[in-house]
Amino acid sequence: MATGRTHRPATRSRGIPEATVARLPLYLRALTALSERSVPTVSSEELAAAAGVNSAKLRKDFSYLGSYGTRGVGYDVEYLVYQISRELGLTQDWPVVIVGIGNLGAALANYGGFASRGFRVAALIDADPAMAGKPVAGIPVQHTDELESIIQDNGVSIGVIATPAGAAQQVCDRLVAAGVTSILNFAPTVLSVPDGVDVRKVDLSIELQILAFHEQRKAGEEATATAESPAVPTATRTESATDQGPDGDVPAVMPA
Amino acid sequence: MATGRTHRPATRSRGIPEATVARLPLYLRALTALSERSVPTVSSEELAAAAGVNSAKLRKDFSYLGSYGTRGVGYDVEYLVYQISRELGLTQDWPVVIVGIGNLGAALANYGGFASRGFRVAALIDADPAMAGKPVAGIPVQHTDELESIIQDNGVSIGVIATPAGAAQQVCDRLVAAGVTSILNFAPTVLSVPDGVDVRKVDLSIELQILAFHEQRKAGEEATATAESPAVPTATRTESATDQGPDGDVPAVMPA
DNA sequence: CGTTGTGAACGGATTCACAGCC
DNA sequence: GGCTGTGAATCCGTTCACAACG
Repeated sequence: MATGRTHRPATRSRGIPEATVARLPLYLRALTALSERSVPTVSSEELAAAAGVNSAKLRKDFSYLGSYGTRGVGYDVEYLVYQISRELGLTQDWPVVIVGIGNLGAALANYGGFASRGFRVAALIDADPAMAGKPVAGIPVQHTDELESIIQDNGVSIGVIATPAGAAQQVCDRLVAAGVTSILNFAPTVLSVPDGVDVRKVDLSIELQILAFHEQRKAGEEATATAESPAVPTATRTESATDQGPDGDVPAVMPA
Repeated sequence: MATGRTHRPATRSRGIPEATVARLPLYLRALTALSERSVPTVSSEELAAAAGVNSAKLRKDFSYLGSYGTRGVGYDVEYLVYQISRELGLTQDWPVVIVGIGNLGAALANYGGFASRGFRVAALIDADPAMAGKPVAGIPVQHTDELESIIQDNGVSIGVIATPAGAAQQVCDRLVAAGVTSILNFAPTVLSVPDGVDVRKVDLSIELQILAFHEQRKAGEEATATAESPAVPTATRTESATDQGPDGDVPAVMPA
């Protein structure tokens, strides 16, 4: 089973660039904040500052969605919130399951950012029978045995894996077999999935290692460049305007 | 190879591209697994498969580090583990503090991937006085009041923020003022930091939103049906735009 | 006016394909 | 023969700069 579909070209012909998609949630968050303050319109410059990107990039990003701004004025906040939400698919309800209810799984279950944006935690699943029935974030934990039926009964297409590394692939296989087609993986493992299934990974220790690399470089530099400016740099509290590297992502779709 | 006198491009980032740095931890993890199985050598093809990248990219990445392979044979696993560890700065000890010991902070404190890679949790810090003294992952939680002294006494340069969004900037400011120069931010907020401070962000809800985008596209494709829904509803408010919206910041790379 | 929207220039990252070496 | 290392080609994303337009 699960064999060769032709490898999908990274970006669909008429699609929005991946880099842009990855920033839409950022814009959405900034816009939501403005919306809550009842700000009616915003310029690309202001919004870009709030989102921590530069304005040319933001305008280019929005241009892929359509012409939603007004020259000389800016963008209508409410309208843009709607357009981006729709583009991201957040106007519909996405039931998700979280598998692995340790500290991390519990943190995810309690995370407000999920529930507040179209994501609904349909179930919490754990392999430990002792957990079964215990409520976490108000939702009773269910045993792994029920994974398949939970997914089918709730029409779940997005799964979150927060298990130990050793269990991740097995859980992944079961999720996929049961119909899940998008996976957010927190376990430090490379998951193999059939074509057509998206995987995004979040690896806590990888991020730290990247920081360590830069930290080490700073330390080394300081030794060679003793004649720099005095003391601390200015109090320039610029927003961190530097782009994260090629984001932490490895888009998806594994080889089979 | 450019041993020539052609002078290098402006930004003196002596060598390794960001994209490569971001993948080194991935390679390291795959290599460590091989090492534990006592595999002596590995080809670029095999290692690439284990790390989930393609082999040309892997070879190009390694070429930035030096010529550590043997043509016709492959790479020596142990040697490569050492070289990458050194490059990433993992041969030294990095004391880190985690601020905000909720579920997420506890998950981080318990996360084995930290300790096993040169990172040492020097302290857990929380604002709740009731937490003080309580051990989490074997380490007693300390109160925020002691943040500055902890950082200075331990020579901490890397801080992890796992607080609610509202507290993140304030915590960040204190960390930076006390000497921290690299921050891993889990709070859904854009952090402002002075030049010279690196910030990397991990935003749980952003990843889910990106998945939702792709998921939606799959669904639409399969139906190929009706295009976008037309009319823009009234004052569309995606969901219960409750408290903290999700938000993301764009981390930093190098000092200016 | 001021600000958007976008072609064009640029630069970095990925991929190709093969020379070089074991 | 097999595999690494790498210039060259290509792809993708960012930035520039300005025309279009309310």
